[in-house]
Amino acid sequence: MTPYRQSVRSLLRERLLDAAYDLVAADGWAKMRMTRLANAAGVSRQTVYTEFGSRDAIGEALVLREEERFLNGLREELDADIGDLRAAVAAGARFMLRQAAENHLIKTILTSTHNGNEELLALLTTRSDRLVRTAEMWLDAYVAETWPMIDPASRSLAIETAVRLTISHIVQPAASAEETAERVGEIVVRVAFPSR
Amino acid sequence: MTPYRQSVRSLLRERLLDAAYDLVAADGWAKMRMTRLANAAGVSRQTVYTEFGSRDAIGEALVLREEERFLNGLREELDADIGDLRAAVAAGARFMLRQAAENHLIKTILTSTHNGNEELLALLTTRSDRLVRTAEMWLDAYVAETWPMIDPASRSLAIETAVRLTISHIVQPAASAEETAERVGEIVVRVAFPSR
DNA sequence: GGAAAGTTGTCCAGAAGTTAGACAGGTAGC
DNA sequence: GCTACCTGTCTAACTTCTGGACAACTTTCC
Repeated sequence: MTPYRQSVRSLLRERLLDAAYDLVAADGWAKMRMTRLANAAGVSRQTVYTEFGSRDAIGEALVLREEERFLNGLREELDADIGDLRAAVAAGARFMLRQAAENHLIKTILTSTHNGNEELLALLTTRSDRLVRTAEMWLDAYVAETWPMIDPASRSLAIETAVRLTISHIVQPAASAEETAERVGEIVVRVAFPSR
Repeated sequence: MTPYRQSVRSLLRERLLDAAYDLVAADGWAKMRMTRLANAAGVSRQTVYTEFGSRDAIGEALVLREEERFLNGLREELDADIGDLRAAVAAGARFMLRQAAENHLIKTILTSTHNGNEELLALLTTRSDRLVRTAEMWLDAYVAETWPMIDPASRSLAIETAVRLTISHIVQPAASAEETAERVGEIVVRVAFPSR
């Protein structure tokens, strides 16, 4: 397949996912209709099926794209404070809190539990904690490289603390995002560098 | 034509013009070959002809796109210093000088004269001062709206001074871009607001 | 000065992708 | 249980892209 064809193909996929995102954001996944989606993307219904195969596949691709964007955004935040664990964790937590507030899809992904049947993820049961596990694994490698002086056990504890604490604040906010982020940063530093 | 088809079409045009720009930047317009262009864009030679019709048409589209980008960039620079004529002119001059230094195609457009047969514009004789006239006309409307207190005669003199003085410095530089831009700003203010 | 190589622009048959309409089967609301 | 709607599949027609061929012309090389 030539590069040009690939470009056209990804253009089509992006248009469809953009349109799907808007429709889901407006009325929810349950009310998303294939005909509406095709019209919104300026394409025939058949083309949607040729590209994605099924309605569920669109939901999966939508969630996947959002996950990737989320992780990329998180990496950018962390990279900005490279070398300062507390600041990096605070920036990461701030980013997660903001994303959860602004991006309904991300909040759904981050907070949906195994048996809680969130509408979009009713069929994607294994996905509920996939992002969390991916983020944790990915952060582990990231922290190991950036701060090699932290031993693996402390690193594991610190990452679990950072991710789950932040999600906890998304589910049940206690203070402002700014203050929460700072507190999470402080807690994680203490976990990563115990006094004894 | 559906919006999707339009997107695919403009994607094709952009890819082709991007590839053409690179080839022209590397070896010059004279050595640009249709076969190379098609390969670089990942498309068949016939598709290039279907889209643009001829080699000259590609040159024309290339120049046109660069002109538009240049004018858009110029507008952004001016908008950043809205209300301060001297700073706006200096910013505009700085932008033009930088563009001429970095973008060979723009320098060619800005400095090519009527009878000087610059390679890319050999066939586009009327284009040599088209950008200058367009920029002047466009700046006239811009300045008239932003600084209505300047009378039309002074406005016309000031704009001619700003554009031609800057181009003169592109052709024959006298000092650093920064210093030149400041001096042009000062000169234009004196032209626009004569003491008597 | 002329042959060889290269280039532009055109033509065409076939491949690939898109469209619109029809239809079977399933589901929700009444 | 009936109606209306929706998903997913099929198909014929249409549009776009491809790749190869070819004539006319220019450049390069001998």
